[in-house]
Amino acid sequence: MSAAAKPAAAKRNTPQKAAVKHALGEATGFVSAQQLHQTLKAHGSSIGLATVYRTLADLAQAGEADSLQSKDAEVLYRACTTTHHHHLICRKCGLTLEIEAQNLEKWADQVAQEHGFTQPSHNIDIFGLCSNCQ
Amino acid sequence: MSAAAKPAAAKRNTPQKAAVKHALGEATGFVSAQQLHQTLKAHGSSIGLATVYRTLADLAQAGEADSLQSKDAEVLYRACTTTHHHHLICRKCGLTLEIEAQNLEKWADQVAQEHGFTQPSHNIDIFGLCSNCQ
DNA sequence: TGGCTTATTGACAAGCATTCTCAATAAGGT
DNA sequence: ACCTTATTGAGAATGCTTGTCAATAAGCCA
Repeated sequence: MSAAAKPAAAKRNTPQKAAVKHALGEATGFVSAQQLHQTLKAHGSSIGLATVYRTLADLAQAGEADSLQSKDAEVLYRACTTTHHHHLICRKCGLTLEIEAQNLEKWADQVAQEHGFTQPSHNIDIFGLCSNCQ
Repeated sequence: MSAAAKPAAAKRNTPQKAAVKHALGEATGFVSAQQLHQTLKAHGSSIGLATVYRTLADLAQAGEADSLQSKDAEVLYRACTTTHHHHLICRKCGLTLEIEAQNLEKWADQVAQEHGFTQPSHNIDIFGLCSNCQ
């Protein structure tokens, strides 16, 4: 096999992946894998739950989706831009806005550095009630 | 019973609660309910798992412990001061430092307000590798 | 101090999200 | 068209967490 680069094990394009991606794009806020599966089923798809989980995990890793943990120990996903950003999320309706905060990134990295931490990363999300839900 | 304030249903002090509280205080970083239960058992306690969960939930609600979701869908707890603060956590050994950031609080509230969100709250945690784990 | 009320405990079952397993299917290149 | 193998889907399996409920013991009152 020579020492050539392994071709990342050739990803394939399947209707299932496209469906998940599309459904995620349609959603207005964060949705769980279970919800997405329900929605897809409701639209006539016979996609399997495991496939939804797998595809979402892939999307998240590829930076095409953001994930966050809800209070109920479930993971919520949302389609997003591939640039680093944070979220402002409505606790009631789930409406989500993407927030950019250069200063914040700097602050987080700086705090880490000050305390001798390397490879900093962070979780920052803001919650509240949006103007429609007050 | 007149409209008097209900005495919060009289909490009782039990050795179990004290044990959980103590064990949580001993821990250096965030620990899971399961871990805490193991530790207590190892020290000879016959405390039940459910009791550990219940006590931790109580402490978290009372503001005497902080909680956060790990990647593995489990909840981690840690004893803390009752003032609002955030954490700098080592991804490897779990070492945790409490961080205060007045500016950050302001920033978060302001971002929420700018977008018409009320009752703002936020989740902010920084991860990295501490100086011992690099 | 003794007795009574009831919050609390502990063992186990139940619930839920997520991951694993594996035979069957189909995507993509030749 | 054909072959290789990534992917799928159904269900089992795992692991965390929360109920259930009879038995226990904390704290109050006389």
